[in-house]
Amino acid sequence: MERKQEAMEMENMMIGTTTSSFSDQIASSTNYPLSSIFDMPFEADQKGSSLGFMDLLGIQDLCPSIFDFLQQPPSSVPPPPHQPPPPTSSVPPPSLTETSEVLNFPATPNSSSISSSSTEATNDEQQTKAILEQDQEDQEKTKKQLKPNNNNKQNKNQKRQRQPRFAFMTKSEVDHLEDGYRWRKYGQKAVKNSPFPRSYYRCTSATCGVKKRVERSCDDPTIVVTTYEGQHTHPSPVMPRGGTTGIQPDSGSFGTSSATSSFVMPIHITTQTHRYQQQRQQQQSPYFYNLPPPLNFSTASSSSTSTSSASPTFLQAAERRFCTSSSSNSSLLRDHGLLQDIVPSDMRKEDH
DNA sequence: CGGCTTTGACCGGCGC
DNA sequence: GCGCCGGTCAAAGCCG
Repeated sequence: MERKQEAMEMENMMIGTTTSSFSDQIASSTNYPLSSIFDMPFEADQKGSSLGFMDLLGIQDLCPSIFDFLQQPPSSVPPPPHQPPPPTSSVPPPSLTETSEVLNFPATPNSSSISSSSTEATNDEQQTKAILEQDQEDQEKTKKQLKPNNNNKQNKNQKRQRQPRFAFMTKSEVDHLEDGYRWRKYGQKAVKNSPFPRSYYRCTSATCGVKKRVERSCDDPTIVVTTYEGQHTHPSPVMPRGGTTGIQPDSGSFGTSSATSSFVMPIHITTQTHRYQQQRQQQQSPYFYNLPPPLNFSTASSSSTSTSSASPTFLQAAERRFCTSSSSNSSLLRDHGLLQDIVPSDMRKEDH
């Protein structure tokens, strides 16, 4: 147990970058209250660590349009996830691998701030912790599945390739939360050491291989853990607001398409993300302290319950921040974005 | 009737 | 080699 805990904390620091935008995708897609957001490392694509929160933040900085989108009065359906290009296929960021390795750093004091050392160990944080632990298990398994015998398996029709995963916790009474996409349940399994089953969903779009797993936290049954795997290759079938803020997939441009809500996160975002992380690593900036309280998104989702809290949300806070950097393009990369607000200026100095 | 869920079976990886 | 486990398949059933 103790060991597990250690590993978990280690993992916290390895949360990683799957792809720059995965958390963003989810964050922007979810209208329900989030307790935590984090990327899941995924060794298949790149040994990586994810930034989780910061990842999200950085991306937000780069994609204000998304948050502009979110800022609009919520319709009955949450904004659809936007999607960066499938990291495994279309746009394998060359730098990603490098940086990911860099980011695969061992636990730092900061890591504990994420999982447990916060002065105020709120319930949410505990949940986050729990979730991280869970994800670590998951990740380990993923690693196990990926690592072994390339020689062996690849022959067999290239072993099923795993996509980067991204998990988050949601406080909700309903298991399957609306996220703007349509999902088909294809399996359900009992979860070891948990009274709650895990459900497996697949995006109903034929060409879209996105999957998600939904399970309840055994620690807190009110917490739903949703793990997304893969990235949508199509616009959300549910366009809450007429799809006005879509970002062209594969275009890398933002906020211009009216045809889709998805977007492609430019590769460089990842590097920017890494910059955040490096900063964090180097300076051990306890950015978690700076984060708004629990990620409770108030919601107008159709789901009956999805919501319990209407407190100022992290997303809203993020919006405020990121909407200031409009007209995004690559130049945004120079912008500190949320970093300006979350990381004290003196800590940002090293940013060249 | 199409789309979805349910659920038992199956498969592959891993640890012992 | 065996058993466990996570993940997936696919037939059957349900529902609008």
